[in-house]
Amino acid sequence: MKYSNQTRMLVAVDCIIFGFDGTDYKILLIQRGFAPEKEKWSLMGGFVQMDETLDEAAKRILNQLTGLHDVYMDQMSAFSQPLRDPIERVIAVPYVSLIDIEKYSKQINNDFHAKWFSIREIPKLIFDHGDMVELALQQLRYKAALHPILFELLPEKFTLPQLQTMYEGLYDIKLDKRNFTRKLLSSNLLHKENDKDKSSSKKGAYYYSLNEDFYTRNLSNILPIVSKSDISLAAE
Amino acid sequence: MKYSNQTRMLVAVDCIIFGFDGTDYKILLIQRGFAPEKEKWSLMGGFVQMDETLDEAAKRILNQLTGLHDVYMDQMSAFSQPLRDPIERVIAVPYVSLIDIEKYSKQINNDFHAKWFSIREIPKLIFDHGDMVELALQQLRYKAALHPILFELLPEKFTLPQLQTMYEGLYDIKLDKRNFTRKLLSSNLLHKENDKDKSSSKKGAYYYSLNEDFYTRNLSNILPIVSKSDISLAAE
DNA sequence: TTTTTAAATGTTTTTTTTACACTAATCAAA
DNA sequence: TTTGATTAGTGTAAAAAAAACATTTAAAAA
Repeated sequence: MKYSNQTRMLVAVDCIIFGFDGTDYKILLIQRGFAPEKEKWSLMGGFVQMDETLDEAAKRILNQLTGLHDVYMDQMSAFSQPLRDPIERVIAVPYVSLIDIEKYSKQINNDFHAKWFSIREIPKLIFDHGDMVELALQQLRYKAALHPILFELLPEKFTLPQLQTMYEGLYDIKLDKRNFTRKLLSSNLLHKENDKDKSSSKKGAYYYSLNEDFYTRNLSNILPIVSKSDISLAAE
Repeated sequence: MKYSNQTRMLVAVDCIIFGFDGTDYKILLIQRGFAPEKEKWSLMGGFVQMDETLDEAAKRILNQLTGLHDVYMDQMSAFSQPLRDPIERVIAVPYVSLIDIEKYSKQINNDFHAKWFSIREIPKLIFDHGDMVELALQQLRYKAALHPILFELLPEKFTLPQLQTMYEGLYDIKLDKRNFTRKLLSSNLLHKENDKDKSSSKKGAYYYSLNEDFYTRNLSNILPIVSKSDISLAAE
């Protein structure tokens, strides 16, 4: 038994995968392997199967491309223009993932011709994927100002200057080093390690790691790291 | 031409309609008119048609029930458990609407047996609608702490005590009257009228109205009205 | 005119945020 | 081995924002 006189449609999940290489924000794109728009740059996507939730579909698709499990994923609003896909009606649900770029395994992606692009040089994307990415970045800026989600982009050990560069890069601002480190250190999120990263200075910067417990408990709490006066949040 | 070997599914929109009667938060529910779960309490919903976006579907369905146009609507994350609807696979996209309860026209809804329930006394709902409502309330608390969206619940003219009651009710807290009014008045959101509402006191409380321009420009800005220390935001 | 009820209002204290500049560690070059 | 170059690390004072707190005012009813 089915609901009668209703039209069914495809539901797709598209993965917006952000990374940070220490200097720049990157997005992982693939060359679409099938018509239409074959070979054009695109988000990694796939159709939701009959026995899986949207979250499960997104995890499956992300894993297929990156080999990663247990990744930060956040569902965005659905894209539903009737003609957004010229082949047939497809409702697309984008997911934003933040990954440690170093954990991404290159070998696994060969099928998809995946490539990291700086978010300042994103190529033209198929369908409405460009809009998705733009909205995703807007929402990332919004959320990251209120919640410590950017840590998902970093390796296990990171330095305070790296952290600051990451925040400055997202909003294209300069922050005061003393105020920034004070805020971070007083947040209880960080644990100081004993060794230093000497790759970017002679003096070397101490490594820190995430206080995982505290982090998990406080992801949903509001913890302003960049303040209202530092940035202008375009939208939610 | 279609994508081959893919399964298509129904996509539904469900409307979570909140109102505020001056004292309590209310939700508008209907008695479902068809099987399964006929006559059970439910959110007003409907299937997305082939030629409409999700937003359009949500507007259509909300208008069908309430007669209202131009209502605040906010798309939530999709609900996608494969078996959430026992009849067949349906992906549900809930929309939260905030309406001025007085504008809702009773005559239009007779078909649906709609009824306002206090959010403290929500009946058992079909499928996963109960979860949707719970999440919607959580998100309403989150958003309302950061953006002046609760004004959507009020009539054109309202008083400061009404406004305070509305915020206190959402978080189940008491706020300091002096600090609250100072914050609101300094926000530039309000315009003082010359007349008073004498329905709830002898002295009467001055009416205020929304500075629409300023409001529209600042909806997406962060404007904390209740502060972190007043509330504990469960989640985002 | 007195009583009752809810509305309106200001100041002080505390906390948070901002602005601002020098010293420390290490490597490389002279 | 000394000097210079480079980035890391750190504290304090001023300003702004938030919190705590109690009395007066308007108007109707008694």
